[in-house]
Amino acid sequence: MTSQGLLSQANGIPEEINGLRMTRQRQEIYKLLMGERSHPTANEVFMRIKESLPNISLATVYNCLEALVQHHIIRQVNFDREPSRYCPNLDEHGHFHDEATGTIHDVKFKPGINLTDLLDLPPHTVIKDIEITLRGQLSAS
Amino acid sequence: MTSQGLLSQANGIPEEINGLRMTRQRQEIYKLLMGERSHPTANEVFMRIKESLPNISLATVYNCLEALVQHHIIRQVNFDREPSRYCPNLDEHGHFHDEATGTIHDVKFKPGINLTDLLDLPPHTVIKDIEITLRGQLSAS
DNA sequence: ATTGGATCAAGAACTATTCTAATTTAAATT
DNA sequence: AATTTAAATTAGAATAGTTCTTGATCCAAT
Ligand SMILES: [Mn+2]
Ligand SMILES: [Mn+2]
Ligand SMILES: [Zn+2]
Ligand SMILES: [Zn+2]
Repeated sequence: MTSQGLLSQANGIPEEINGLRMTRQRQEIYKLLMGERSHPTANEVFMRIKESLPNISLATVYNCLEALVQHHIIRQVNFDREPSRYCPNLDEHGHFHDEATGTIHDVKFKPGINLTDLLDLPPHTVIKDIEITLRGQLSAS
Repeated sequence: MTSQGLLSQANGIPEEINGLRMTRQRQEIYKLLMGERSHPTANEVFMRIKESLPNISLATVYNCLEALVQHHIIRQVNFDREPSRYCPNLDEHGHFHDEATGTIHDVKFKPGINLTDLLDLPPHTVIKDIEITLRGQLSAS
């Protein structure tokens, strides 16, 4: 007979992504991140996810976010020592923190740009990850 | 008569930098950072500075580092959620974290590179600070 | 249906950092 | 030079984001 598990949910999210079983909690958190472009913190995710999962715990939010990050389904974004934020955009991009509003914007690179070509790296360097963060203001006029 | 204060120390570091009074503690911490290229954490600074200032407290190390950062005498460097590190290099540069050894290397930009020109920023954006961090390995051969 | 491993929930624990309050130091004023 | 005033330092308590621990629950495989 057909499984009573994840397959039967038919909500558009596959039961497994990058080898990570997509439990109900992971699915809902992933859906929330895909819907919001606001790069929420773990606590913001926790508060918003209660609408669909009233019994979820903050520990589970952290566990799910970590699992999603480690399976390269979402990305963790840090600004200085502020709480970590989470981003569902897997394209190579940077993050601009607008200090006037507190909002965070994805920043694409201009076409044909390869970051490591512009850096004076030591020889035989294997780069696994680059992070670019910007801080400033979106001026009025 | 001549001051009994900072002027009489004659150790090469001026009594004031960028409007910040260079107390004994701030001087020693600044000297230590200028001597080390290792981007130490506050706790590492604390342990090493005890040689010259046996009675200093960790709170003072944090206070001094924050004062030096806010007066643009040194820079604070963050890798993900690891303890903050401190860098005396004021040139525009990025940081490469070698995961094999745990060491951090300054990374210069190739000549003539203007980072913001390569980014697809929203219009009317005033950038106050850019941070570039890289993670990877310095492979053997 | 049973089993075993994965996941979840609740709260305790951890740790880098910041805060508080008292003391000390140094600059400014008299 | 003594007094006054403000800044800096210290020690320890407090904070906060995150991680850990443990027992319960869920689910896929047998
Ligand atoms: Mn930073
Ligand atoms: Mn990071
Ligand atoms: Zn993003
Ligand atoms: Zn540096």
